[in-house]
Amino acid sequence: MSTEEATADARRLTRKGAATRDRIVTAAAELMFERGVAGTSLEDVQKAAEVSPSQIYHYFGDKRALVRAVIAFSTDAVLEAQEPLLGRLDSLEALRAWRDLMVVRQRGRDRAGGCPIGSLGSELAGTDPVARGEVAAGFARWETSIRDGLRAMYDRGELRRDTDPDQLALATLVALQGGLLLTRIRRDTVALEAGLDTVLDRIAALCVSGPDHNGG
Amino acid sequence: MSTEEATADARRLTRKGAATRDRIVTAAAELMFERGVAGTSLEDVQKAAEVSPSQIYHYFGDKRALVRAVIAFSTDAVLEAQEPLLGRLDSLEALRAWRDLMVVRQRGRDRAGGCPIGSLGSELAGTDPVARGEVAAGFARWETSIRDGLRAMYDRGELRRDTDPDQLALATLVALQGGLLLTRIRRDTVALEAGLDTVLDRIAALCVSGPDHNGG
DNA sequence: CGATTTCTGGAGCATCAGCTCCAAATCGCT
DNA sequence: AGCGATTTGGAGCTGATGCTCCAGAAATCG
Repeated sequence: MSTEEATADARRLTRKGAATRDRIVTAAAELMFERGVAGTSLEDVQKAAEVSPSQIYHYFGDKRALVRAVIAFSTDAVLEAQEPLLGRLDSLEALRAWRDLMVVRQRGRDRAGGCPIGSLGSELAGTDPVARGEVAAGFARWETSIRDGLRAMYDRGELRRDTDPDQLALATLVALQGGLLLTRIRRDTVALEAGLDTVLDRIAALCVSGPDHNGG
Repeated sequence: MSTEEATADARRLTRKGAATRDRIVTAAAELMFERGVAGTSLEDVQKAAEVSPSQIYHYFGDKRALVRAVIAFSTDAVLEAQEPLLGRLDSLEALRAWRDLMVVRQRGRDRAGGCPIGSLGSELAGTDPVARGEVAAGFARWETSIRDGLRAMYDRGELRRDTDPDQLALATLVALQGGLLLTRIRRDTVALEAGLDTVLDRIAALCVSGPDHNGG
């Protein structure tokens, strides 16, 4: 459940064909993130990807199928964009650096803040059960990456024994998603910073070394 | 910027007229929360509210105007549904009770979890600037309520002096929203609980009385 | 009770988005 | 080069949806 395969629609793909397919998915992902799935017509995608109307139906049978491809693409893109930090969140420094990365990335785009996966999931959860499941799977991958780092810290004895690293990992993802949602709505990163910093301060306070205090 | 007024479209409202208007807004709010704004046709609203096609255009000139009314209605409804707890979040017990309320409320509805305001905001932020602003205003009210409680604790000396109650308040809202988003997508309240508990544990750790430890 | 305003119902219009079909152009392979 | 498979372009169909118009019913007020 990651990059390709989809529904076996990619049986024989010419190099040119694959490029066209990618162009469609990339354009669709960008538009659907900015305007939402329902707010993005296939004609919009056509123009942005510079393809003719029938291409989309050649590579994806359906708008729904295109949306699923967009989910898969966006999930991979979002997670990969956090590497190599996301794969090694096993220290306070790494967590802080990752936090900074997420905040700076959001500041980059004045318009259209937020998280592609979260936005897609929020819109589709009520109408498309399949899409909801795939978004949930994407979040599960995200959660796992964070959890692995915190578990490593715990196993190394850097976190207090009465700590639940799994809960902290999930809380970190929650703070990130809530922060990104509010970033999209408020058009600033204040909430994102407050959310992540608070969770990270909590983790810092649970570290065995130097538990004195660490003001925000 | 709260209950009524809108765009001065409510000049002369018969009792019956007001009832019809309410019926439309209520039905629209429920449908738009479940299926999204774009996924809710005005015909759907008509049927749910048991009105004829032209009613909607009699009370609201536009679908966009209806959406704005739904935002105002949902904001008030969500905030009022948290009273009287939300107005007095000035103790750890009150915060925990409020947390429990939010979690239980989410468990109530198997389908369609999440937050109406957050969902509307996420969908509309990219396309309707006016709607985005109104959702942001709703979140500001929410944030203010939480902040007042934490500031009271701080002023009473129950929080350490090196604490930033405003940041904690915003972080609490962030955890709530992120948790509700993940509740909608995962169809369980685990993430919501993890997020809120982590922030609340952080607040508890910053309380002056009994700072020993408080395991999750 | 009568006049003015408000409310209601339904027919119907224009647009647009999702989707289909088919033939021409292009590509990959031997 | 030649042949089958893939890719491309574009015209066009169909249903849904936002929205309009208008006349009749109901309510408010002097």
